[in-house]
Amino acid sequence: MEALETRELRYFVAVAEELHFGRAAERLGMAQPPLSRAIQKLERRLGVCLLERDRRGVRLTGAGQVLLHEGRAALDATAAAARRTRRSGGTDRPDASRERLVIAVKAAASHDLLRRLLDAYAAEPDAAEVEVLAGGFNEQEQMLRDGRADVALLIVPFHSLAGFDSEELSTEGRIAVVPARHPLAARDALSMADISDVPDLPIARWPRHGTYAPGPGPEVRDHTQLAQLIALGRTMAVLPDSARTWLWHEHAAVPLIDAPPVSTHIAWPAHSRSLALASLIRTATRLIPDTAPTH
Amino acid sequence: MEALETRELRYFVAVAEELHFGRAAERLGMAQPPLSRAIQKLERRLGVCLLERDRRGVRLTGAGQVLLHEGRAALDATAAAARRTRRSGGTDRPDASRERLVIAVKAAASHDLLRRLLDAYAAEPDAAEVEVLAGGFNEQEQMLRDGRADVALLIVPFHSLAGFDSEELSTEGRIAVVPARHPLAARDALSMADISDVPDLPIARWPRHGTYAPGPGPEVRDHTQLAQLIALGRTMAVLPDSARTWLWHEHAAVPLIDAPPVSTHIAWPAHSRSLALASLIRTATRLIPDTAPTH
DNA sequence: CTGCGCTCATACCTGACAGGTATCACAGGA
DNA sequence: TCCTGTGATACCTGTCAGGTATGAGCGCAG
Repeated sequence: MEALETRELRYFVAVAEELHFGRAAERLGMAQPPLSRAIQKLERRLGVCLLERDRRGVRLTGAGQVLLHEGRAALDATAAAARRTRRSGGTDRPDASRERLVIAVKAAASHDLLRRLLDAYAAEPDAAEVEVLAGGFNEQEQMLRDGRADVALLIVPFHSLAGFDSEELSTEGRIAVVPARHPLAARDALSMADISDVPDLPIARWPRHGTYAPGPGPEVRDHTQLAQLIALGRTMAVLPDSARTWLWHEHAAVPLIDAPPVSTHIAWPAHSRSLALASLIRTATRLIPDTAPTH
Repeated sequence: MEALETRELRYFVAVAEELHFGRAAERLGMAQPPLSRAIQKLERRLGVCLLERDRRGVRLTGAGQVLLHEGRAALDATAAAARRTRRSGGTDRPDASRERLVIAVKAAASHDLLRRLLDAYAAEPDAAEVEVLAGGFNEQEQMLRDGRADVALLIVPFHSLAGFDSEELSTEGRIAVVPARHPLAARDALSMADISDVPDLPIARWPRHGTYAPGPGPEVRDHTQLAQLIALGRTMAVLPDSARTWLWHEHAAVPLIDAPPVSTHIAWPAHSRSLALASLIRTATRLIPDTAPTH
């Protein structure tokens, strides 16, 4: 009953994600044969068949799916342990309260919420230094899980709060952002049914967990790109109310009456013991009445 | 930036817990010198000082405390990955729904709650086999964290729900259990102040996370031992209401008016994807109205 | 049918490193 | 002062992770 090593997990996750030993080996920067051997050894040690190999590739068994999930979580926890330890390294003796916090936010989104939070926190007597880590579309959750961040502003239908503690900071409705000259721009309100299948205006798609969902709309990577495609009349998008702040003249925003609302949460690892973090969260919760008067 | 290996984490946690290289090495079944070297290497790799060694022992630095915490979580996650994968191994092809669930409960506590849960679940059409894992005083939380169990009945002031999803199943008040012939047994109600400092009846202590809190009372390991010591007039204990079911004739139970209530929760890993588990939880939540009519 | 190409598995070798033993350096207590 | 108990250092060795070369099974084009 030898313990599972991090290296083995890394190997297995790579193979399970690529479903191809050669590509996985390349990604890991090693040759294919030792990778094959390592996986075989892992299967023998666990006494379980993880992969079904046949000539045209590899598929996960049930146990393989379990290990992929649990293994990712374990790798995240391990990476988080290393990162958080390293980060707290400077804090050694010099000044016990010289803690540094890293907050992950989606670039540009929740901008004024973040500003108010940082301002209010900086006014606290015991405020630690806060580093703002702006990530791509949906990276914040992963940053929190693997220790690149200590706390994050997560947007709820897009991120999962599973395993985190969190407080809701604000909720907002959604708007459809359409080209200003498109007929839909004239409407006072829209429903999802109105927009889900417009032939000349497919809904833009952006990556979730690194991959794009299938669909007719164009694939976008950032807001600028999206804004431009909308302005050109090629696509539309469903966005939170607060996106109005960066709309262009060529854009029109129409409220969506039946889209699930999006809410911004401040989230942190459930087991965190950092005093500076606790203080930041206390500050954040005091902001709530200003942000979401309905409560 | 090499990745942190499970072995290194195991070593560090052992040293951090023992605060003694020799004992830690013994616990790990290895010699002391390689352990010392491994920790040094770890410190160099992380670029952080984890331990302050001086001649009469070892102390944790701030970074060391962080790594102890985060490392334990990572080791738990890794062990959980191995255990849950192994467990799902039999489930491979034969019959996809042949999943097995392991539920951790405190032996004897929550007994009828558990019985009703298992009965109700067994009546479900898609019920999986459920193995009941009875543990010691406060082991259930750890069992859930390291994958020995898939779900647990946790008792809330004693266990932390951090990182789990959970549902409250019942809440109960607390009683002081005293020897029947002791003067306190005659009272109708007691407050914490009444019992916290009775010279001839110190409150019994039991292990929390493997160690005993300091105090005057005797150390006990199980209910039988506790019951006997109370019957002998040597100690008293604060227990949930439901403990009345196993009291002896020589015991008396007096309600405590100001003790925080204890509640039983069903808890499971927040990231779980098991269908069988979801079904069990649905069954459990349907039990709530019977158990806690206030809702 | 045959040969090529694409898989993953096997055979075999080698170097790094985990771990063992012996010993040192250093501090505190008799 | 020496003895005891701590962690660190020196040095050796066996194991095993990882590399290269090659095999083996199957699909597919011709």
